[in-house]
Amino acid sequence: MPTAPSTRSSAPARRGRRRHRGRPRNPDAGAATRIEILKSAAAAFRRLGYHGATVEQIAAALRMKKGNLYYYFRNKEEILFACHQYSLDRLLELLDAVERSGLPADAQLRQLIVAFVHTILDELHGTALFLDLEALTPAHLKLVVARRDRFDRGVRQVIEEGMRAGEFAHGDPKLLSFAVLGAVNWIPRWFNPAGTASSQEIADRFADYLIQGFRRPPLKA
Amino acid sequence: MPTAPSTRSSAPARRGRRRHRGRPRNPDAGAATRIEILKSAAAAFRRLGYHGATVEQIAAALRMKKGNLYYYFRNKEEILFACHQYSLDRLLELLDAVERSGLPADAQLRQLIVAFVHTILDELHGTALFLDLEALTPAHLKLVVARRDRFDRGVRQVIEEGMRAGEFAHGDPKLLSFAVLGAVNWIPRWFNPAGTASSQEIADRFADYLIQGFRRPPLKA
DNA sequence: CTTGAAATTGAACATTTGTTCAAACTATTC
DNA sequence: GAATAGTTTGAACAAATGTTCAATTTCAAG
Repeated sequence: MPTAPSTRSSAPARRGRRRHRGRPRNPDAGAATRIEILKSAAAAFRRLGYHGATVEQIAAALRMKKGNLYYYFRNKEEILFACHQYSLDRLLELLDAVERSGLPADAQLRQLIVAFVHTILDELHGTALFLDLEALTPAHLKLVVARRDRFDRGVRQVIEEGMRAGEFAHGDPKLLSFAVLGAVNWIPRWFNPAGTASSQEIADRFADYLIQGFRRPPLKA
Repeated sequence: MPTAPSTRSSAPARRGRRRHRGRPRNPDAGAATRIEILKSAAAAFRRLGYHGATVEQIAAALRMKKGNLYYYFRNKEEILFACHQYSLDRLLELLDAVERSGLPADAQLRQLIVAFVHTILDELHGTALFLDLEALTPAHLKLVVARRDRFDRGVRQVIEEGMRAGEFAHGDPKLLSFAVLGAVNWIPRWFNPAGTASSQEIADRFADYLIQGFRRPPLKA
């Protein structure tokens, strides 16, 4: 789950000396453990919100003591930021692949919706995106919002393309993209992993419904 | 914004004596002030989340000191609960009116969506419903969830009726109702009061789009 | 077995924040 | 203008929680 590029398991040391004036910890330390922490944190943030979840809970779920988290992350906010970065990495990869595909707009939109649902439900374990933004540092917030906007615009462009090509009825692409994203982002609020609906079913039915919304209504005679 | 029935402005005293063992405050005190507090709290909860918003902030926005809030509410959680109750009052009133209307399903669904958007945007000032549920007392949570379910089921029934009558394509009413509710509930996340889109426009365009999604797709030859 | 760095812990600290309550203030009524 | 009930404040407290760090443990390499 790390944003860092290197994923070597034998953790390398960043200059064994003096720990950056005592403050910042080794950013490359234990990539695998970092991932575990992010998973646990994401689950806690989803369930209780950023402020509602304590670092002690996040650590306890991994049978750790909270102090140990500060070996891997500067502070709680950095954990939240890393969660966002990971989610956005996935989402933007996804958008990129779809844009490359060269499919017609409705097929692109379908791919986007289906993959989006799967990302949220299977990969992120129901972590709604764009949550707890207010808890981010101004600098981090700026980064996250910029990347989120890039994703939003990507979805919007697919819709615009569909309208231009005549596949979709005309309308406000921005407003409608928000409707699509909202329907999907809301899924974690009601999704029950023990329930009957699989993520595949949800993805398909949502795609059917949300794409049908763009079709031109039959002309009234 | 109070759930309490009595709304007299001249605040009556509940037995002038000894304040309920010191704990519970006068539940009828200053109805108008209660409303102000709920508005301020709703705004803070929306922006910062339940745990992120402090009672001091809620009070400061009203030029009060935080201690004073405890004259009107037992504690912070009760404020959150009252916000939920108020929202649900509005939503269930709305559902009731629509169910009474006797209109065909698509017209009912339109009414429901339009009124829902207006309630969230105009009346609740962008307070997304069903937020911060985890912060509620078990007893309060039970109440809120029960009422929320009633609303969910109402929407679902309208959709089912549309399918039965042949106005809508067949599908999973539960899943699709979640799509509709999600799209609307997500609005506060992106809505900008200073932006170009009025709540009326949003309501109309969302209704158009979300209802079109239920139409039967043209049979492929 | 020794060594040394990485990883983990336990305890302490500084803040923050929800809550309480006696005292002070306001306003209405007789 | 007292008297009284209603309202507000200021100060204090207790609990929770993010963060630090020296001491300890783990563990792989020489």
